[in-house]
Amino acid sequence: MNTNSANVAERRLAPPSLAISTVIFALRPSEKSGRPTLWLPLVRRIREPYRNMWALPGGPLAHDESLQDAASRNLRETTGLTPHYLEQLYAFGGLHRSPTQRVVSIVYWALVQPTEAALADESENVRWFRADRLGDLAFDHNAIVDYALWRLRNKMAYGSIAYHLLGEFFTLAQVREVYEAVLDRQLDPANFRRHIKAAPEIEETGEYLQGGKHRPPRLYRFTGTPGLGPDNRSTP
Amino acid sequence: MNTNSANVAERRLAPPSLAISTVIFALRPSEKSGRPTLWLPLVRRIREPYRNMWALPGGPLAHDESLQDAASRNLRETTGLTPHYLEQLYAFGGLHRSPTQRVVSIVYWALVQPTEAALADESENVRWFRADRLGDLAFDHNAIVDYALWRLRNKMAYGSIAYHLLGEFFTLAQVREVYEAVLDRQLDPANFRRHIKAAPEIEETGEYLQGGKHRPPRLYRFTGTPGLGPDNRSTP
DNA sequence: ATTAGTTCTAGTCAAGGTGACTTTAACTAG
DNA sequence: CTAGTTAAAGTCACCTTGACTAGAACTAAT
Repeated sequence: MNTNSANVAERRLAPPSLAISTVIFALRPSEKSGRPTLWLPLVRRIREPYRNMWALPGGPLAHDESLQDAASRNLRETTGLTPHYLEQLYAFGGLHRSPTQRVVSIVYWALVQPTEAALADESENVRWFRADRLGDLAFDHNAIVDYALWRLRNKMAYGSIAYHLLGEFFTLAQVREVYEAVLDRQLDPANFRRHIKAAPEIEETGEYLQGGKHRPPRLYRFTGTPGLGPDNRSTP
Repeated sequence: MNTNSANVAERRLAPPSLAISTVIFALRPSEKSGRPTLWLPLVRRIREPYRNMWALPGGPLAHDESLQDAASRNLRETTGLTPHYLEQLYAFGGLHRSPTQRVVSIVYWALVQPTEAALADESENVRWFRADRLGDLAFDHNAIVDYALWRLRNKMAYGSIAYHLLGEFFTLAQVREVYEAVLDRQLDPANFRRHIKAAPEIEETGEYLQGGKHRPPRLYRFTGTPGLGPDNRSTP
């Protein structure tokens, strides 16, 4: 509750500060059903404002790194992960996002594979949460996560993005489980299979996944590329 | 540790400057065919770098305005227009966008109605260009316009955005001309009519457009809302 | 007044995609 | 060997979409 006049004056004169944050999605098996669910890592704030509340990982932009590099870096620093998909989400610049100073946050969103996500660092100040069961987060981070979820669902319904939440090889049923987890509704297995197999980016392998209590499903591979943003257009 | 590295460290920590720019689209009749074409206003740079080259309208972010307000303001200041549609495009933050300093630009894109666009200010330092015939622009502004065009085409193909380039009343043929101008291909009039009329946001009026050399077409009205971004979600 | 020319508007038809559903295949567990 | 499970392919009706036809309603020229 420190609102002395020096703070206020500083806030009015200083240019808005710029920060990079990242919404990181990964699939993890639900404790109850064991089926894959969307999770994301948050960090505990150790300073005011919003001390002790959970927030998106983020930090300032270094002078010698691009926006995407900064997102990639604070993703690696907080979770130890490197994403298979990383895209700019939105620039949030409302006047009262932070009570102490004006902050403009350029937010990225990322998808990481489940094998990696299982190894992710977790600690007193970094913890994974189910995307549908976050509490109240610091700043406007609930709204940011909501928007990231909206984008993820949108891209999943149209683009070919689900595969970045899976490993290199997968069964069509696993792809369907990803869709069902993200879109939160059941899909007809037969129709889904027909739909996915029509995509040219999906390649049959000769391998089958053994170990189930039923007919072993064929394994597939994704051969497409993430695609479109202005930063990912020409750059390799 | 010493004074030298402190100096370097200070520069390293100096935040990149933040700017807001806007890509403003409007329809104007082509000189040759008279059919509507996409145009956008550019401003001549009066300072280095890129002095005398054309650039997107833009400027710094004031401490007491939101990102969208800033875009709206520099749109009004350079062209005298108020947009019927304004949405964030992307945050561009590459390291070498400007040769003199590190600048992060948050870019918006706007649509204005043709009646207004005809009244827009034009001067020695503000001129409208056909979107497909811009020369070399300052900074990375060619790439930004390309991306804005890509977004416009995308939104036009799926969303209901074309109407923001038209006045309050319009014929279905005028809507088709907008699509043809933006997507740059001919569309079958009968099929297009069927497609558009299926949208619930399109309302028949009892009026007809008189004055043509043919059967007078019915006038329609758009009753939908711009919709979706995180800043436009709850706000009316 | 009649006819030609234009665009508006409604309708037909075939091809392709999608949801609901059925059937058969291939494995495991008992 | 049978029951249980999921994989995988196929059928059918419905809807959307592109290509096309035909009539309606106006203007301009003869």
